[in-house]
Amino acid sequence: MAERRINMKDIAKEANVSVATVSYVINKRKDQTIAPSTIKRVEDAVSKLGYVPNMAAKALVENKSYLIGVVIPQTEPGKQFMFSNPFYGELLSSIEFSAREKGYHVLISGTDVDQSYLEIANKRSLDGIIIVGIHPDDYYENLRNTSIPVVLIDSYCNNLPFKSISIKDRESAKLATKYFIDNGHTKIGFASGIISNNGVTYERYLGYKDALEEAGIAFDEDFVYSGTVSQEYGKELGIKIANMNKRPTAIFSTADIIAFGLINGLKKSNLVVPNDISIIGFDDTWLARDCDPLLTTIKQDVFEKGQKAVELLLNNKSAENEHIILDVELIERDSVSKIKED
Amino acid sequence: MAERRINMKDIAKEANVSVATVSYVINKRKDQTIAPSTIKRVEDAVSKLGYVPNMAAKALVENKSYLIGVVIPQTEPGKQFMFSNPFYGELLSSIEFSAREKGYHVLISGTDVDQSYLEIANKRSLDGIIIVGIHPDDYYENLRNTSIPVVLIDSYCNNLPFKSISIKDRESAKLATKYFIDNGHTKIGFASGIISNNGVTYERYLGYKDALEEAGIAFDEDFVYSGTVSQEYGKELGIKIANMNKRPTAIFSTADIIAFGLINGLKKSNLVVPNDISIIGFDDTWLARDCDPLLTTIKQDVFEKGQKAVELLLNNKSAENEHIILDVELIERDSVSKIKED
DNA sequence: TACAATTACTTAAACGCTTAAGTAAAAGGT
DNA sequence: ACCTTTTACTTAAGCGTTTAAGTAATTGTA
Repeated sequence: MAERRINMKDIAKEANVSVATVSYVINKRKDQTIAPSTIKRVEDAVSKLGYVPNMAAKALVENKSYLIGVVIPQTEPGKQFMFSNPFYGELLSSIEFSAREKGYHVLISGTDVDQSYLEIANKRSLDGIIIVGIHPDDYYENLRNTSIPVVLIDSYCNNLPFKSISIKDRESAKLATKYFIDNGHTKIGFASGIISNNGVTYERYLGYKDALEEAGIAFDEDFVYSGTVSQEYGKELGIKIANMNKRPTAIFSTADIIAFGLINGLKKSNLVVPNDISIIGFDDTWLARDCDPLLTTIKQDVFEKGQKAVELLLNNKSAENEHIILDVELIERDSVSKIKED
Repeated sequence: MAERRINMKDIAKEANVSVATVSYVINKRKDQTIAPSTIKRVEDAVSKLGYVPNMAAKALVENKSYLIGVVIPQTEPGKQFMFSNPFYGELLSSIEFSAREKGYHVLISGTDVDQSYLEIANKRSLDGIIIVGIHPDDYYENLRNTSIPVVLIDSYCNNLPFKSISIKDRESAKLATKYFIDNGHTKIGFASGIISNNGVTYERYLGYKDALEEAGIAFDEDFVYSGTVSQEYGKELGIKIANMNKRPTAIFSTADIIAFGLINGLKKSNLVVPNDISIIGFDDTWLARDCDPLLTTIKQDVFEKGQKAVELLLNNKSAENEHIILDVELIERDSVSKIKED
């Protein structure tokens, strides 16, 4: 016969108390008075019989699943998550870690089956959803119809009533661009994925322009390169730029992975970084520490980002649309050259 | 007042049937006869009221969660998942995708809190666990004590009663090594992470030795380099090898990410790949397509691996300890040189 | 025409937990 | 000495499903 799983009733019988008492002991309820001797009896029974609570039953009565959903962007619908960019993997790690610390588990999911993710969320009575990165517009609209708390990481949907966490995207891009300027560069490029208007990329694009404007450098559309967040695009772009007559002397890239591809592409075309073209990346993933030259980049604290996202999600005392904005740091390495003023 | 969620009772009332009938319709039970008109009434009620089933209740009565757990190795206990290696991210994607197709969702978790993962598995009534990569020995021992189906990806615990899926690790390493040999190489190195005896690395190590032996080349311990599966190690190793007197002319690396680091390290030390040292990688991740020279590598079908793992896990007709072994392919690119026989 | 089989449902128990409400004894207050 | 509070429990309803068993009407069969 199949072994029946130990339940509260078994514990109650073993410890000679009612199931209610067992429940109170197991959940360490402060509002209930239980004699120390009883607590011990219950705890002994639990470890003797190897009792493990049934979350489904708990979820059913509490209408709470202790589950949070994490939605990760996909390269293509129905295809891989965006884990080729190490940033997402690291973020997921830290979300999982923080969630577990608080007694929650993490359900992952890609975007693709759009509204159906909300169905999952309802079905599973998810206690919250963390949405990473940019998704199609209607995806966010659908989210309005749920009462499940949502935290957005790295998207700027200011008109939507969601909590969010991001970094100083605009300032950081300005910082990077200014760094080029301070090193004598004036022909500065901007390389990114799609510049969609509710994403980090747009903010960084704005910051890039801010710095140019502040320095009195005319913005030049030709120096804006927009493709996909991948090393393929970076590489392709590097080769293309190498073959152009009109070249920037520096390129700020919104992701290490693009910068990484760029360096390879330029190198392949016999341009040297930083002598011919300087590069600054973004995220300070391991890629930044493994290219040649070492990549100067904007570092963000991914662990903190994941952790704060979980806190924000689970803390229902925080405001409906609280926004956390984390600081950022420029890591100076070897991919930026100083241009002598002549 | 808080809006109550629509449940089966509401649908039953709306459609003028009993909850049992609703359940039968929703689950499309073939063993029940329901009049087409009734089915339509129920379905109309469902879409009219926007009913979404409550998985917790379902899980409670069925003792089944439609949830599968995926355990991913961590770089360090309590730290990041091993997502710096793109292989894991891709694998996770394909597991999630396949699971969802079958109506299951994926719970992710790191290794670190060892036995407690089994507690999670029990608590959540997980319908299965997929364990990716190598974990501490006692971790597997703990798994014996669960009745939850387990599928191991990429580990060789032949003495344990688990289903598993892997690739032709030994053969593939032999294939790579033989490819070097066929190109005239005799001083062939092996670069990998830790060579633990139940992991893929050991199998590949064996395959490497197989090829040497078959070709009558003496195995040389000095050509075995074991560190971590990271580009840092590869790079470090490349630099170290460049400074050695006794150097191999070719190195088979058990991961693209190591090969990738190797190329960079060697390059930094002014050795050129493949002219000075030839390299073969493993996995055919994007890294293989983005180094210079393009990396010759062993390609495995990651999507298929994840998909088959899910199938194996969920198909309880399959044997207790069925092992699936997938094929592998050598992708010829530019990182291997032909040594002229003189 | 009578009985069996099939069709199309309904009833109600069960899954394992939480919690509001109840109870009985002990302790505290005047 | 009598009432109130506090302590330490227990009872039982309810969460939203599934499913075995029951029922009543309809169809099929000899």
